Amino acid sequence: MEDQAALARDDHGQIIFDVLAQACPSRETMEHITSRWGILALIALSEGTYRFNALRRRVSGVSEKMLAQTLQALERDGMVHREAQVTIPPKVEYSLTPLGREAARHLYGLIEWLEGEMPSVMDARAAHDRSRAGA
Amino acid sequence: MEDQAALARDDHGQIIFDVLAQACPSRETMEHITSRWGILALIALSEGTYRFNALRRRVSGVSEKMLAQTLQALERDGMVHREAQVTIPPKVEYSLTPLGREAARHLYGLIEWLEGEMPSVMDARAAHDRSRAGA
DNA sequence: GTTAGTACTAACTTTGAGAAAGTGCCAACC
DNA sequence: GGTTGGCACTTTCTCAAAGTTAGTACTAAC
Repeated sequence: MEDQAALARDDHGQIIFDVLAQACPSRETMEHITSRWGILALIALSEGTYRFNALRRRVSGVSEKMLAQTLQALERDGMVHREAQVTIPPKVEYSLTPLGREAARHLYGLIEWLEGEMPSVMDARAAHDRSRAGA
Repeated sequence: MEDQAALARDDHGQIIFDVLAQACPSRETMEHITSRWGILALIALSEGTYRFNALRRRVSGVSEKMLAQTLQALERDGMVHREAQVTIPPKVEYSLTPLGREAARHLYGLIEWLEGEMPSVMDARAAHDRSRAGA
């Protein structure tokens, strides 16, 4: 309640979302989708539906705990859909919602660009380290 | 799809960059630009040149330590340009490189989209919390 | 009957984020 | 003329996350 009072609002009482503002709820969601594992989970799920452990293998390096935590946050934010069959052994399928697909599309653009520019980044790093070592 | 200890390379010996691969150097850079303060620093700097403390005020909530750390990583990756005058008091100006401007452009697209979709996110959260409370 | 797989959670350890204070110097204020 | 504040950081310390390991309750395959 106090948090809401702190949020910036327009003439019609609607919240003005601004990631540069400390109290804005968009910061939290931004962190969910741009966190280390958030990005990778969204990108992997943009390839299609995955079961929990299949997704874990696709996103190489993620621990079970972090993947579960990440997926729960993304599910709550309406980015990821979770469908569980309470059979034995359990079967849980994860997929993107329309919102999640949009997020993944933006992230994919960033990733494609970065992967293409990585040689420039590596060059910049080498140059930086050289000038540091010389000084 | 197995974990790769070494970097993947193509027929010409060039590195194939892939964020989904654990050992890929692109993951590190990705984390620099999509980290909590990395995103916000890039977005703020896309507005123009800032001095250290002015940038710190613009990116509300960031500590001096984290801003310095973030800027150093982005400078090494060739995203941010640092120009220091060794006067007293010191004057250090930060700005984006062409690479950084491209990164900021991608991030800006994501932010604009997210800020616009935040009402949907808030709704999804409320619905999620309701169904949890009921169960 | 041992091993592996399913989708997790709980307990524990390690890492890194964030807060606070230090640095060395100057300008303005009372 | 002593205090406060600003500049651009760095250092130290603390605590909350991240990451690791083990456990669950059961089945299917070897």
